[in-house]
Amino acid sequence: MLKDYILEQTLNVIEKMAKNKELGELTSLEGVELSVGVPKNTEFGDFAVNVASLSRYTKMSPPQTAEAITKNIQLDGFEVNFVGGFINFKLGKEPLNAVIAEILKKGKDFAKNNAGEGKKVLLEYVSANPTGPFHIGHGRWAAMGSALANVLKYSGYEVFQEFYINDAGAQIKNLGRSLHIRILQELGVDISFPTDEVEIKKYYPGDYLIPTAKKFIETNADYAKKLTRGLTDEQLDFLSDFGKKNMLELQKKLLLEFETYFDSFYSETALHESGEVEKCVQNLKDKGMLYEQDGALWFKSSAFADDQDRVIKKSDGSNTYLTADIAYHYDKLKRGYNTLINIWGADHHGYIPRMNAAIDALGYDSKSLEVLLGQLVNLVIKGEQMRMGKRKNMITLQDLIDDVGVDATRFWMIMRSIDTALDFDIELAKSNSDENPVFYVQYAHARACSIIRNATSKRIDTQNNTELEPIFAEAELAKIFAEFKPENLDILWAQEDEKSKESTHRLILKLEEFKAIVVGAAKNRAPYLLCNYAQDLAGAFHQFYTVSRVLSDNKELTIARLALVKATAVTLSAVLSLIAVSAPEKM
RNA sequence: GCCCUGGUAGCUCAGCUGGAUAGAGCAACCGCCUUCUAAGCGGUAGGUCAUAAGUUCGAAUCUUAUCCAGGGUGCCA
Repeated sequence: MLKDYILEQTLNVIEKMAKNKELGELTSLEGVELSVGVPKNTEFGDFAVNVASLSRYTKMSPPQTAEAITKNIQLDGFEVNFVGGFINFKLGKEPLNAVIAEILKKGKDFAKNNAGEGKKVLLEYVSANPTGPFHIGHGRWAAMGSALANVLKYSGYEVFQEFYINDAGAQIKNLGRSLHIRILQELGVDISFPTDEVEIKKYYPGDYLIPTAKKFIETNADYAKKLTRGLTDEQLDFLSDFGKKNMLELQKKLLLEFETYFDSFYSETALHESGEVEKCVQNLKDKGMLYEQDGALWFKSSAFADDQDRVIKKSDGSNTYLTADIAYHYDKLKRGYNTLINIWGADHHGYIPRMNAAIDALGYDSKSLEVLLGQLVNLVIKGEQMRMGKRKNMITLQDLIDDVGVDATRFWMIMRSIDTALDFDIELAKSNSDENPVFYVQYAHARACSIIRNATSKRIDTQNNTELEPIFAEAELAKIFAEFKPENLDILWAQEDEKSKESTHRLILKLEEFKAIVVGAAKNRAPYLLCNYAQDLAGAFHQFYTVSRVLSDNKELTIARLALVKATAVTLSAVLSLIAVSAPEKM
């Protein structure tokens, strides 16, 4: 990365000067912390190192310090100067040309890096109850999680994506009870959901179980016919199980449609049945972390970072949700993952201290757990915020995708930092116009592809209305790209047009920045940075396009500019594939 | 009460490991298509960075307090 290179070179110079006592009272690099930034005003340069903080050590004024260092920096291909306490670096043609040559040579993977150093990451996200369709919040976790997984892999992490199926507990029985009513209704029985406020909480009265009921009747006709208003335990289990499997199937199907691919679906029930939960409880007990009170079994989580103790086994003898979740995380750790990343809704934030406590109590390091708390999604319809009713008449993720498409939904879900509540404006996301950032980015890619297509296609000369031969044969152009040399771009800097030169310079810098963006997105677990970058890059390209005619009679210039267009297309397609949004070649 | 997030242009948001004149998109207004995609580009206008104090040569950025919004808060998941 250019930034790293500049920092390294600058530090080298400072270290040498300090040793030779050429920089005031500075004698070593100890305590020196510098970073490379981008000047607000591009006239200063492309990159800048602020050395004002060194004044403390050098006992020289910031400009004096900057001047002294600048005099000793000699970087081939860079123009170095200082203004105030800043050392500014402007790139010459060599490093710029090298950027394009590298992208053409390496293709989509040019920004691949090893920032993750092969760290084993278990990324858990979505983890919904199999009791109904996904709501749009699940969509946010799915989009963000899958994008994060992609960028982590691209940055050298080893990522395992897991979906924890919350298929245990009272909710599953509620599902079975509700399915029972829907089946009877389908069979013509006059029965409805309870209207009592308390009773209704044991049911899912949404319409979505009607298709499930139909399917049950189709596949289990005899069983369905025997159902009466009363429900035996055995029947409830059977219906619950059917409903659960059916919902899970629908969820899995939708995840695939939504470009979200899990390596495994981990069942909470399986965790109970395998005895792992009990083993984990026993383990905690052996370590003296549990005690009894009020007929329940408590975990001394307050001995760690939690503010109070938590119930592990309820007074009725059953486990809490937390208990299974502790066992689940214990299992993740035992599987050898030392970085556990969870995406949780903000409503789960109270769980973090207790889970940390549990991990420490079990003898692991709670620092291995990273919880990304996602703020909620508000749906905006015609300018009005919609409250999400959880149980009835909600807008599901499927509805949203059917309405606005996978690409737009994903982009909008990923585009904002996970820390801010997202307003999802349906009308805006749907609009195929300049109000929509997805199309802005995709359009840039399509535009680039179109130019490359035209370079090898016949054209019509509108002045004489005659057909012109393609500028390049396809094989010829492929060969030019394959054997591309940095010098082929020299002509870009020899041209007269200042506007074009400037936009070219900016575009190349933006392309190079992709490497730093990818690392930043991975390290900060912030896929939204990819969306911001995609928009920036698209903007730089549109600008370049407007002032720089690519296909012309000047073959040398055409080749140089085509290389730039190609590199842009490659990079746009790379960033879009990381967020799993399609990069259309035509629009 | 306590805990977590947020408060930056009319709207949606970047910027937040302190640094040069606070940015983008949309909305408003003015321009640019006989030539590679105008789903584009250029320009104008728009801000007490919630408020106050503090730390610093320097604060949107760090600290503290207050206000506002959303979420959570002892055996739901």
